[in-house]
Amino acid sequence: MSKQALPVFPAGEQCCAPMVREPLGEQDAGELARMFKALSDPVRLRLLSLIASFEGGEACVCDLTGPFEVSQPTISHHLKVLREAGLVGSERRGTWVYYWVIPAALNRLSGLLHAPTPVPAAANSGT
Amino acid sequence: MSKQALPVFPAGEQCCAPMVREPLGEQDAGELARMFKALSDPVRLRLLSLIASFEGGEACVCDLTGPFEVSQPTISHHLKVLREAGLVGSERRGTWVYYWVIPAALNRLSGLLHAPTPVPAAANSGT
DNA sequence: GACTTGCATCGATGGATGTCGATATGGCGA
DNA sequence: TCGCCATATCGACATCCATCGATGCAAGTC
Repeated sequence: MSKQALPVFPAGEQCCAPMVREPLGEQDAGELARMFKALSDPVRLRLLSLIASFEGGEACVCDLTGPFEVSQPTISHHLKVLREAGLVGSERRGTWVYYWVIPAALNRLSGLLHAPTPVPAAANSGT
Repeated sequence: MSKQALPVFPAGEQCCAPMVREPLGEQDAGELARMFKALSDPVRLRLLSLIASFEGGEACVCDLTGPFEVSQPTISHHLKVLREAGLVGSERRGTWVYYWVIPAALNRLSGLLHAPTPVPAAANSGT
């Protein structure tokens, strides 16, 4: 293993070693847990997905309250959680507030979860 | 209990379209939220990482109670949560119970979170 | 069979979380 | 300035969750 030249990630590659390679430290675990917690609610997952799927990659809150069966304050609360977790950004433009996803944050989590390979080792003997 | 008949993807392929491509359905969101909720605790994240990092890809509970400052019942509880989320498997061998991660589950979440690219368009930089 | 060890389950508890209605704030138009 | 619309915040409430000690259960060991 020559340790020269740190790898440069070509467009969307992961930034961090997968958590299956080496044990997470307490600090990293705490920070990552906070991000995953933001993803641990069905409404927030759908919100995130909906925002990212919108044309232009952003949506105003007025577009987000319709598809859900929860109240407007609840949507606002969930958006705040997503924002404070660093998963989305927001900006006010005149009357409306727009939200967009932050790809780097999602890709960080994605890279972290990536498991090397379907591991052919033992223990595949069912349960 | 014949749980896993999950298809095995050739090294890192994802099974599902990223959630940033099209809005998640209610049902998918509910299932995925349950998996992310299992990842939303620092102890569980470290447990998962620790199990995967062990030689052979599996660890017995006796190896997992030491590195944490929580009680043995709490570790057992967290392992149950991870198992019921489909993220790890377990098996009793004599006196000890062994746990291992299920790569397909992690890769599913990984593929789902993957964002296409750091999006260059964006008239809105900052914040 | 009695004792020991490894792990799971139980019941309790304090704190976190999702949800709501009411209300505040900020911006726009008349 | 007044009123309306779009969002955020507040306070309250019910539920969920992480954690613990006590206890139960399974598998070795003597």
